[in-house]
Amino acid sequence: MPDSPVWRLALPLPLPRLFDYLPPVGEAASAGDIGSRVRVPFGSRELVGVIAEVGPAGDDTPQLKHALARLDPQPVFHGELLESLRWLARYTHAPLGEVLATALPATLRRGEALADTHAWAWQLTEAGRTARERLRAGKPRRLADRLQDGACDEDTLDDDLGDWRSAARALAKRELAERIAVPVSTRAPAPRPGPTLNAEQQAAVDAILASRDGFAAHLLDGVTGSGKTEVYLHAIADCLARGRQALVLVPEIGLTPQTLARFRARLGVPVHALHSGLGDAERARTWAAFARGEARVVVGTRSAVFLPMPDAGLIVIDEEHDGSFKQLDGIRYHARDFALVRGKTLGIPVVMGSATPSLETLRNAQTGRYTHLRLRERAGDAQPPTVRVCDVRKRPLEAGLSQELLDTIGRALDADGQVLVFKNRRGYAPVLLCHDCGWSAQCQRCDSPMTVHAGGRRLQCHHCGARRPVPNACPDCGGLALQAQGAGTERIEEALAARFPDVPVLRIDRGTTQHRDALEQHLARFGTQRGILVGTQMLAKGHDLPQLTLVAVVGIDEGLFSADFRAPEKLAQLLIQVAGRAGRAERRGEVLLQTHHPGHPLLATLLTGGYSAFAEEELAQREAAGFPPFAHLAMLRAEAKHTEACEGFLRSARAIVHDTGAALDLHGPLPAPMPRRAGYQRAQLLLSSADRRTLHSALDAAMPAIHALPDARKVRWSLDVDPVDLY
DNA sequence: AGCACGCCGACT
DNA sequence: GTCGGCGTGCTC
Repeated sequence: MPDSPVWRLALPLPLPRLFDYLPPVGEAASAGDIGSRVRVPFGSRELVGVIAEVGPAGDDTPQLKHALARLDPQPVFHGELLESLRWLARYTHAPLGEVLATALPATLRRGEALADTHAWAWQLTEAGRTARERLRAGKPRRLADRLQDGACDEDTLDDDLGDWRSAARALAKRELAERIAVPVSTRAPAPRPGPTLNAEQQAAVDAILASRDGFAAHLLDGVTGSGKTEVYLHAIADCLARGRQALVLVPEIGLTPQTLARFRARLGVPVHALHSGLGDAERARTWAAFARGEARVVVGTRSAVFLPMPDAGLIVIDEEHDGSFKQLDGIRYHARDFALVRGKTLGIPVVMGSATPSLETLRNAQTGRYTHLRLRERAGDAQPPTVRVCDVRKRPLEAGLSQELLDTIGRALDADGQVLVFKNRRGYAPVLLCHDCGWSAQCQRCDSPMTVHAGGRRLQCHHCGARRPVPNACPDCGGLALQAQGAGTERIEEALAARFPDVPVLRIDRGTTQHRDALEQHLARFGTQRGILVGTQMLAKGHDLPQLTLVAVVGIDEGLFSADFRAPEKLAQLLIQVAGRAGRAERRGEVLLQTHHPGHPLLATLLTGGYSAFAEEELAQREAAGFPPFAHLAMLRAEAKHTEACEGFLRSARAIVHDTGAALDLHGPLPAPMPRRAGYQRAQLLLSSADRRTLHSALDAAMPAIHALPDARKVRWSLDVDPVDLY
């Protein structure tokens, strides 16, 4: 057989090439196989790969192996999704096989069959319908009567008839009834009306609907409480009414039972959730149901962006600016950006909502690539909170809290309000210091101090998870003057509980809230009584806290002076998000910012002009400094036991990139900001260009050689296109 | 990435 | 004398 076509497979390996295989003995390869999974022998093991190409074997390839089995009757990847994923592989400069593997649910990655999504139902046969009236009274007759008006699914039969299965078998044996597979959900949408939209909301909905026949990107820019979700719901309802599917992406902590319940109640179709808390089987079922067009709405976190959408109508990205849309390991994709690519390929609108849009997105709105839909009014009569800066220079602090702040908390509690104290640091104290000799507790495996936990009894490293007890005496000088320096949420909780003994103090951070539903339960128990919540980022959004009248923000000063060029943006977003929690309909909220830098321009701008004024200034600074979104970045990172290996690899990589002749700015190799982590030395090389194509064509040219570098095998390395933090 | 093959230290 | 350390080479 000369020239019979072979399969070119994308295998889940960090190798930037495809591997050729012959189809299983007796089968033929055809172009229709592209996107199907196959099981193949690979060295001494077996892998599941995806057919990426079909064509003649390369001339210089050795004797090809036969694939062991074709795993899909129909390709799992085809059309738009496959096209978009190929784009993603090119854009991230990652091997296609790894991209396809991350896009698949675990069961499919392992080679299992596409999950069953149908339910079983029973119906009368033609013979059964005519014979029904002649049946004797009894269970078969009752079942036949029940089926007279049409098929009935087994769950309903369970509910209606109790034990009906033997009767069904009896009818089936005489060919009077038959068991049929029915789709999980074929229910037509029955949306329930929501509140009337205000003029701005209506205008936003109109703009989205007007664009529904093709690709369009909309930035829905609305303050907390302005009713963005209502706009989504109207757009989704329209999408469903047209027989299309809708995909809603939410941040990791945004996918709460409350959110789902709201969607379910309003849309009148099953709403499927997809998040990391689900088991493999459940994820696989949702994936399959959406792929078959049975599921119509999915609300999911980052990885839901890989769902096949055969009847795509709309993609919504809520809290567009949220950092959790960027994957930080493996294939480092950005779900928001990939969703836009998919929307474009699918020819459907994409709606991005935020009260604090990312500067990238704002810039795209300014240049007209996205429409800019604004919601300026808070829905209902809610008023924006009053914001006050509390200058703590030269003031005594108790667990990092000033007297003014404590007094304000006291007043809010006296008025029966709830108080949120926000501190972006968990644990008891960030540092353990010897007052005699200056020793501080460092992690043995990281270049980072250990955080004091458990009320001052334990040390913990937030980077590698190492734990050990707090020593009795200073390991260096033997002195007994060890002191916990600074304050984290734990210590603040302790101090507040001592100061306000008659109200509950609840701490919410990753330490108290390991499980997905723990936050729910904690807040539910806390209820609406007067009391104090102490917490980190986790409390910045989601979860209505209607009784919250005061938000106190402590410890923002580090964020004001961080080296990370994105720190101001992140801090501004955080402050606005946290502040947005204060006050709802009937009570005006109050926000108190405690700082040593009351005159800092970021605070000044934010206070006088709000987020948009801040964003305006920050964009100007980014432009002047040549940072994103006015430049495009890629970060090459390396880690190894010894820093020489990292720097050797990165130096060679730098030379390769340099030799492409591309006009790039290269920074590095430099040690990572925290050079040692979990016992590994880390270094990085930053590539940047004002022109995206320049950056990418340089990477296209350089990556094969970088992969082939001898040093590449001595280090763990990765390329991060559009890195979010440079660390 | 895995996994095999291949040459140098402390042990049943 | 062997078990096993991880260096390097390959996988259609």
